[in-house]
Amino acid sequence: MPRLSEYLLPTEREPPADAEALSHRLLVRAGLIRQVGAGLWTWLPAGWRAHQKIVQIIREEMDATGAMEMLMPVLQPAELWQRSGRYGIDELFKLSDRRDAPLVLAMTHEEVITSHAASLIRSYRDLPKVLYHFQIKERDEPRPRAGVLRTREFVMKDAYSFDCDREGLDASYARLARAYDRIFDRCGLEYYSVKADVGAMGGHGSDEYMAPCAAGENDVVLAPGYAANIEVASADPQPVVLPEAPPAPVPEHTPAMTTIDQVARHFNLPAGALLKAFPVMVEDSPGGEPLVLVVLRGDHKVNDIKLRIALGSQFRQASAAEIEARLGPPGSIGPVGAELKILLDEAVVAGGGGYVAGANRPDTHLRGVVPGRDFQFERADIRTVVAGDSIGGVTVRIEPAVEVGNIFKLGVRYSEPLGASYLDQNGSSRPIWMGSYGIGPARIAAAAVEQFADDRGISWPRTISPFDVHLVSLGKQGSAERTLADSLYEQLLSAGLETLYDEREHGAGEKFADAELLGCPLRVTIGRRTINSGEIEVQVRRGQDSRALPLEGAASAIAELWRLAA
RNA sequence: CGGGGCGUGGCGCAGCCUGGCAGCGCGCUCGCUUUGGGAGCGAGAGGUCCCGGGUUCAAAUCCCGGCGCCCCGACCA
Repeated sequence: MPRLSEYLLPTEREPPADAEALSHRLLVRAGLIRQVGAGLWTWLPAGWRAHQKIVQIIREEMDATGAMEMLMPVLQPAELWQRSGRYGIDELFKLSDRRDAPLVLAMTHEEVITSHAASLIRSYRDLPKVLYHFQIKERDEPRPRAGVLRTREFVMKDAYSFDCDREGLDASYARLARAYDRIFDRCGLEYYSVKADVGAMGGHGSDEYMAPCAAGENDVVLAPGYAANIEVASADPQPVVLPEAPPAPVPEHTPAMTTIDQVARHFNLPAGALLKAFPVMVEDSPGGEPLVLVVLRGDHKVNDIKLRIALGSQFRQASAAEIEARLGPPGSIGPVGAELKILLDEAVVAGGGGYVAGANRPDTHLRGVVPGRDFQFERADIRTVVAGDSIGGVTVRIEPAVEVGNIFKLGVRYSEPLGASYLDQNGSSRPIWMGSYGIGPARIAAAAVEQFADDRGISWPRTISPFDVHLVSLGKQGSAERTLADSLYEQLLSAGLETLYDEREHGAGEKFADAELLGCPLRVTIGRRTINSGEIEVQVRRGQDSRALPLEGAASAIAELWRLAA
């Protein structure tokens, strides 16, 4: 365990000028990481210790499930990616060797592991299996940002499960999901497991592990017993009081009013009493009408992912010309009289009052529009949850969060194109059912910094702190304090505590500031005060509570305090 | 990919508009003092001013081109 005078811990009084995210500023200031280029970071010694603590927790929990650690290369033949259909991904780094053979830098390892499975797994007797590794991932990110949160190169633990069938995959998936909960619990993170979209590459299910914090890039919707990525979340809308509906829709002149805001103001109604019409072109509509009119409340927004699922197809916004041709002038289109499939969001009520909607005529809107009476529709939940919505009567919270883990049921997405199959008990060949399970240790570290930092610096959960104890000696070389600190240092090490010993000849304030910036769970101070009082001061970093311990048996008392720390 | 900003000792910045010895704070080195909250005095070291070209007697500064980095948005398998 290091003496600080011999260690590399380059703390800074000021954060880098361009650093925005708290974790970015603090990890740099505390001397844990340094930048090499955009999205490229070096982990300095103390930072790497924290990173590797996280790695070790993941390793232990993966091993406990029976998973087997291995290692696969980052540099891979392009051919594998061509076969899986992922060679075209923009984020994939592509290169060639001196013989012009095309290669890629892997962003994950489905292709390689599946090609191994194809040749190494032959019989149902070889299944199930779970394999994993910690390896560098390379991604040509459109915009690296926030220090270590979104980088172009990072270590990831990725695991892959192999099963005979869907039921086997479900069981493996459930087992790994439990391991994930244990990993994040042990890392001391606040996190939620949320339902997620499976993404463009398909699959049978996916969960994301989200750690709420200010630097989060994704929004999660939270309510008691409910947690979902906002991309897929559903909730009950805030009700809107609608004006009483006349027997039939009434046209109103609305000159040059083409936005929800303008029309709502004109009618003196809340935006929720309007209907917003969103025409889309469905890509996969063999023989049918490609134009669909999506209708939702004026105060709501279309959720692309939920809409894609509801349509069962990719879609794009209809062009002005396409809208003009089938409906009327963009800006005053609506469902009444539209001879189209109409997909009505569930937040729109049928009855109980009339909405205002576009009339499909220039400068005209209709008031008193009642769904069902005035137009036919199909129902779907296609809007994005907004603040004020509720679930089970409780108002939802919408919080930014960092994705720290993501697990997928891949099914046969990779095993089929890459030929990974096995012979079942009847001797027939079947595709292997796969799952993939990723975790980013760097993101766990950054999320922990974000979640627990205070105005003095980082406050690590003790399980992932670079060191257990930060021992500060205020005495000069040769002083009684220094002699005492030297001996306590040895005792702490003997007690099994990973101890960083600050015996530098610096001012007390500077040493305290450095200790609080680095954020180890306990700071132990030996100074003249210790000699005079016969008591050792221990500060618990989380909350900054200090207490005095008798010199006698101090090391074991500190060890006990450490066990109780967060 | 759209918008904005920035590149000057290790870090944070001024100087640029109006061309004329490259500066400030912190950090670093040496000496003395100090020693429980980023200490004092004194003496020092350290810079291709992002790169290339141009204008000029003279360029950190003006012009042209390039590169890099950050932030917002889009994107994020």
